[in-house]
Amino acid sequence: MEQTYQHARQLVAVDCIIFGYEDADLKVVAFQRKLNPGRGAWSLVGGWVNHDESVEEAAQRVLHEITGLENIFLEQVEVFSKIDRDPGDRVISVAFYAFMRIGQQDKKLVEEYGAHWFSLRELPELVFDHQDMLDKALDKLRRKASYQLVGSELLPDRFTLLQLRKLYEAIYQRELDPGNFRKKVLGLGILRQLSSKDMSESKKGAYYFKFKKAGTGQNMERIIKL
Amino acid sequence: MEQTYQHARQLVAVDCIIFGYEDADLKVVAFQRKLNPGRGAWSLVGGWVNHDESVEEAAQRVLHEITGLENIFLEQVEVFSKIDRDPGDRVISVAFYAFMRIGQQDKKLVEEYGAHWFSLRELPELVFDHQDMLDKALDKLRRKASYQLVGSELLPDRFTLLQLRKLYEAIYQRELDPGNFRKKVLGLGILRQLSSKDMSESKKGAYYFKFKKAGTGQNMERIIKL
DNA sequence: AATATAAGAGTGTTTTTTACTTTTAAAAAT
DNA sequence: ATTTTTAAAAGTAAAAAACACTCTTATATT
Repeated sequence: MEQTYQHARQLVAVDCIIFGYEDADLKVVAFQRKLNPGRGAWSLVGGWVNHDESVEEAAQRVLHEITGLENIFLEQVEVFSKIDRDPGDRVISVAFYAFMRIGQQDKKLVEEYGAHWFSLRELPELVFDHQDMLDKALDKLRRKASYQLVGSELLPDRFTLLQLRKLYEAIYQRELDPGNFRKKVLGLGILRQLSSKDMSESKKGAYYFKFKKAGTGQNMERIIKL
Repeated sequence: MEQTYQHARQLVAVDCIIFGYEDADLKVVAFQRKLNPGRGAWSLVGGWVNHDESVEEAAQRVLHEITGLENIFLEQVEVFSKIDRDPGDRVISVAFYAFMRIGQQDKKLVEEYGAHWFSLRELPELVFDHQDMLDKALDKLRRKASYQLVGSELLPDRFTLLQLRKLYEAIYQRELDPGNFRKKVLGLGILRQLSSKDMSESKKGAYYFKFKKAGTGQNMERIIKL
């Protein structure tokens, strides 16, 4: 069953826009390229696609190699394939965005690979077409988050509605009304309220919430209007 | 600048879900595969990606080769890359959906290539993962059409609001209120009313409309609620 | 015990969506 | 020539969603 087809073969890569959330700000991982062309330039995390893996598996592998984490949340963005997008060779790249908590789990990424978390506004110039990838990824994330509640992979295991709202404000770069956000989000019925409270932000204390186990609900209701 | 990177290379293909519109029904092109594996099975239109073209260019080329048309409306759906998706070899395929008017322009496609237009409901079983591709394409089309008015590439050059509404009804497989549809669509301000009328559907006659030149408006307003 | 804070609940207005009804233009039938 | 018929086109009214606020509450801090 091998080599049935005779045709030119291509280098295929994956590039990951790794989103994180810290200090009420959406952040992205970039690191300085080790090889030429573009050595030293800021780059997204990427790697080659092997014969024995799908592009999703390749992305998971690449992320595993540099973080040690498994089963990272991933979403395909799109294929970037202009013939001269990488001056080194003709490389077809599939872009993904990923969610990762900033903190312990990304240690390897940060310490061994010299990766940096950049806030969206203070991002340096990126190599090749990586800025395009990021723009498209943000677009896609915003669209997704507008009709599905996202955040379980970015926020701590339990979180307050303030934290969730701040995350949404970071994603959309605009303020959201606390009362209306609460009403909307709780109305979806996909959060479970815990009995414990976070007392750090107010005197009254805000209840912690958790996402009900994944795959529940998410019935295409609109969360915010774009 | 060539061969800078040493890594396994992959067969990369494009597969196109070609949508057409006829008899108030959304249709799709399928044809019977010429080669093994899967010879004789119904398949989407596809082809290989060459070294000197992007995946978009490859899709345009493939569509040009079998229809003679140029500048076909194309939208990337996603990458399908399960290692065993094609039993002949490991093939990474980028799926696109395309819009094409049913009639003259697809003659070559139909006559030389033995392609068939199938209504969505009477589609035969498709080879490999082509049904998945179609499902994802429909999903993406529906989402797009919900906040951007689509159809200029599917409808005749000038069309009535009835025709446009019927197209939307075909896309969403549900009825839409005529008055509300008209109000919404005209409110977008991207259609230009002509002075001529179509008299075939009613005694009163329905004005023809045209899309204002492409790229106008399309300001993310919601057209229909999913 | 009083104060201050943000959580949490509530309220009224505006906008959008949805479901209908009425009027209109013009061909076809009487 | 008038009436009938058809779907277009315009209009209306109720329901739902989105939005902009205010008020009350729990509790750490003063």
